[in-house]
Amino acid sequence: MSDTGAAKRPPTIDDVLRLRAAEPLPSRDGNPVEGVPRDGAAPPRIVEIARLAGVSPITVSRALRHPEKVAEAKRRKILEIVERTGYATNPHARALRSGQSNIVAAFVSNLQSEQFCLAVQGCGEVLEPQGYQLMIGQTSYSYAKETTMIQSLREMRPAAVMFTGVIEIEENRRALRALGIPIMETWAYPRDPIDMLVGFSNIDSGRQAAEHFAERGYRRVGFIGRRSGRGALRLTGFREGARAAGLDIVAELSVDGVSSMVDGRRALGDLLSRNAAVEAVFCANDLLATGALLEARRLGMRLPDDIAILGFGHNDVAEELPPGLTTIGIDSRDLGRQAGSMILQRMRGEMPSEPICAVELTLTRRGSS
Amino acid sequence: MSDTGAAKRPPTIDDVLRLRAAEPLPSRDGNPVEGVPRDGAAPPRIVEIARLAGVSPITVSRALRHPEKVAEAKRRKILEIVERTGYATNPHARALRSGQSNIVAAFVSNLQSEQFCLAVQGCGEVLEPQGYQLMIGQTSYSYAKETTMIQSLREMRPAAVMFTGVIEIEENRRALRALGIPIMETWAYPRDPIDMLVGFSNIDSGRQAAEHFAERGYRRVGFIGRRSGRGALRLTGFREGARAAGLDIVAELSVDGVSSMVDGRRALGDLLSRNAAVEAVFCANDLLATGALLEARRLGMRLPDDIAILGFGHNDVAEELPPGLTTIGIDSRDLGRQAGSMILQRMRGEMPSEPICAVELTLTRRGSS
DNA sequence: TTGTAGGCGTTATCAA
DNA sequence: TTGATAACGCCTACAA
Repeated sequence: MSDTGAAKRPPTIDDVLRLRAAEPLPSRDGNPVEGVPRDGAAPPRIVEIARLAGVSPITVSRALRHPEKVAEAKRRKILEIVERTGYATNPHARALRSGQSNIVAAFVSNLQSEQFCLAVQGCGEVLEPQGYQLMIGQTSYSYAKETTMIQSLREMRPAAVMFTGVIEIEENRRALRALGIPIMETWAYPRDPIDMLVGFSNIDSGRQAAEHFAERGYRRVGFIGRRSGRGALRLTGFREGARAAGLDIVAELSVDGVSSMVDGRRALGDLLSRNAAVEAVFCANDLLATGALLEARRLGMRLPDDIAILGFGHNDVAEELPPGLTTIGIDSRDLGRQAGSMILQRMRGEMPSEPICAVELTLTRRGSS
Repeated sequence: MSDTGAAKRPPTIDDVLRLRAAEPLPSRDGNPVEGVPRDGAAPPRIVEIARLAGVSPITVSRALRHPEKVAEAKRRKILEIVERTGYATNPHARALRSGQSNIVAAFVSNLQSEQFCLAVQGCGEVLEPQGYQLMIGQTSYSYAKETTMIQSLREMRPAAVMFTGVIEIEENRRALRALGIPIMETWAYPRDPIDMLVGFSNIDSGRQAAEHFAERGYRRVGFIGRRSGRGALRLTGFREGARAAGLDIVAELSVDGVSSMVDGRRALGDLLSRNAAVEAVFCANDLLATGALLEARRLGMRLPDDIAILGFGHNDVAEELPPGLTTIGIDSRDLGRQAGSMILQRMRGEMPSEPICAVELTLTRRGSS
């Protein structure tokens, strides 16, 4: 990597001209350009492989797509030539003719989420070695964007679709089902997934939070989180668990939109000013919890003695913040891997014995509770 | 969103059978399935739009692709019908025939990086409204993966490619150039970008760090970071700046691989044990800096009096950690937007007047320095 | 400004 | 097990 250290002085026209002269761009029409090595040569096509192997193109196609249908010797020869020439199927021609592409669409609610990215990465780890390409989209928690993206899938003809979440809008559910491809939902435990699911119960996470507080001897507890989506489910479980364990929920603070640490700070401040007697707070995600933890320390409170804080999400950073955030969560990368395996199985035409799969929620206890 | 709260009890075969009975999947061959509404009907094709508009298919194609070449009245009618029917061009047929797809490939070194994701998001904000789809890939800082992915581009025929980084391997640079499409590199300021660049000087960032320390009156300074890639550039600049300002670099600690907060903690510990007199430390990224900051506080040091810490990356979380991390960085989302605009311009066939664009480095001073 | 003819590269279908 | 033929849906080239 070179670095001219010139950022302070924006490049002059002269700089640019010098650069362009040194390295001319290929012309837009693909014709060779002086100085550009002739590796812009058209990549080999299936007919070329067929010619080299002395077979017809369809046999090459079969050797690649359904190896078992081609005689051993021919198959070996074809694959050897494919290897040698670096032949790669044109994915568009393939998708056009067969309606099957090697693209797997993955939608995350928010790319900034460490956990969602981990799940997508895990899924990619399983699928990419098999020749599939992940196409990642961000729905930004917006139904409108989700709907648009799902519509665009019809023409894209992905081999499968995965979401870090579940699809709630009935029209979108129908559109997805109509694609006739494997659909993977995650991150919740709905009664009626569209097709396949690797999920966990958000309600259970709330219950576990309450149970944990009860075990640790806290009685007056609070909740910080969104009143919609997964936050609402976690609150529902938290209420159930609190009732069952005889805890007293002294405050429920709601947060809007994509939550941040600042929201968590503010919410804890509000909560304490309204009800100073609260002993333990469950935050519906680790960002909120981290904000709450920092605010508590800023106020000079000792954790967990003055106040206990419990988050959700197994966030990395929160482990390092003294005294360490106790958090409930799942192994997101593993969830992604499981989702990938199930998708793969379905793309191969096998039905997984189990289209619904629950991943385990674990509580990682650190210093904050 | 429903949640049966059943994750603790893994679903039984009965659960599954009940679910499957309630919502049968469409069959793999796309034929209608009982209970699935007939919206699996084939989407409209260009011929259908042409028939409805009373024109030939090519006119519809032109109305969409080159509106200026179609008579006003016809164009309006065609676009109205396209709107009404929800017609969408089949991207594979388009790519196959024209060699131009609506996919823009975006490669990040690491999906877990807040800053890289922001840049990709910014780029998407500009491109998606224009009908382009971002296909995100992760190179994981691996040359092998980078090479594989670049090779796969040849067949994918993306409309453009963007990287959160620069391509160093000459073979990959040639392969990219041979694609004949806009290539955007970022996050550095090399002498010879492949095509277009929105970057900043990593060397300058190091210089600025040294200058900041000098202004604040620190004399004995240290560095924590990688010895390769961008870390090495930042160190180079830091050394230059230190020399120019008469600072004394008392220690340079190197870190391997993808850095973490724990690396930062450990490095600061090492540094202090070797050279307790160090007054200020520049960390090549905010994760390292955050670890260092936490370690300093754990050791009971006051910031910035006992030790000053300066990071790189404008990390969000680091703002919230008392006393707040001072950090040098860029506006990553804005970098992404600029990159998107330039890519767009090139895809429209215009040459941007300026293929190289420098974004500003800013120092955000908080409590740690 | 509009239309006709044909092909992009692959694979489904059917025949041998 | 292999091959010939045609078609996927669109857009380039050329003609009118």
